[in-house]
Amino acid sequence: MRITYKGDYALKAVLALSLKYGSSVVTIHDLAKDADIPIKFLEQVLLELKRGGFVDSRRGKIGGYFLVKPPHKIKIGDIVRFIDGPIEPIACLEKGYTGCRDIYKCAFRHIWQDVSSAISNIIDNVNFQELAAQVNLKQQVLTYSI
Amino acid sequence: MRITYKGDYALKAVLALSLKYGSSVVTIHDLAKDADIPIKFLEQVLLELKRGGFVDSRRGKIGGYFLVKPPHKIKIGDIVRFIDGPIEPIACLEKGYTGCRDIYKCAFRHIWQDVSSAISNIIDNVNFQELAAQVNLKQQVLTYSI
DNA sequence: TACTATCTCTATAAGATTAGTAGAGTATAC
DNA sequence: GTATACTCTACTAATCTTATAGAGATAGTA
Repeated sequence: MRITYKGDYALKAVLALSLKYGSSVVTIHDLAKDADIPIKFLEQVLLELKRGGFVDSRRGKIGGYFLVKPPHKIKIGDIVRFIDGPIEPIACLEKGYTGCRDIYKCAFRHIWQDVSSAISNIIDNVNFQELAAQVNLKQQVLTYSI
Repeated sequence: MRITYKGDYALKAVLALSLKYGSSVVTIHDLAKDADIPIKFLEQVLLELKRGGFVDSRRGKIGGYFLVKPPHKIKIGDIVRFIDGPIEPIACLEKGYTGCRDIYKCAFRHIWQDVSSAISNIIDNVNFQELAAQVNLKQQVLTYSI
């Protein structure tokens, strides 16, 4: 299990859209600029998120992207799994792995299952409303301190 | 962070050597056969483990590999980190990552640090003596049940 | 209608990583 | 001196990652 740049970009995009949820759409251009993401790459990521039912879009002059579901119903784990695949830290947890012929010797399997569970426990316990709230709080602190 | 086949093979090899620690050496041939690993690939893995100070070898007719340290002093995490690199589930934890220009917006970083810690807590809490004991126990149960 | 801003879709590609293969060389026991 | 086992370097096919390119579709508005 590894979060790729694609997954990283997807998380950042969903967070940015969470901050605008219910108020306005955001263009790919703005998303790319704010998060410093190559715009053509971000296009693909957003299309994928759209096909996954996480975001929707409006074309034309006042077009842009917006979240379909409220931020508190989207967990980090949802995005990570959708973009980067299931949480399997090692091949031996995947379907079709044949490397443990003698099941009595596969002493590692339950450890990787533990790792997998531990990761899920973390990334399935944070939603984008909480993240957005943190960002807003930090922005405030930043503003006051200036 | 992902355990590759190389890491998987290294763990299996170290476990096999743990079972023989203090009694005998094991040839690459036997290790490869027991764990169903391509022999030429395993050669490279063992040489790497040797350079890492985990195993040593003896050449010639009664040659083979053996553990340098006692199994209870080798943790799964030691082998994983040595073969597959540090526990970084995402690029943003690596040195030189520049994707979070605005640190106040990097809401994800501490989550990935939590994930990293959770993984370490698991793989640094199991040593090869424990694993070997489990294998021995299972072998016994298997023998009795036949 | 023409224009422009925006999203949509498919193709391509360079670079890195992974998993494995090949073969010649070196040391040791007998 | 010969068989056995480890040592070392190079090579390679396939896949994944991270983009880039460009033509097309849609919507608002002057």
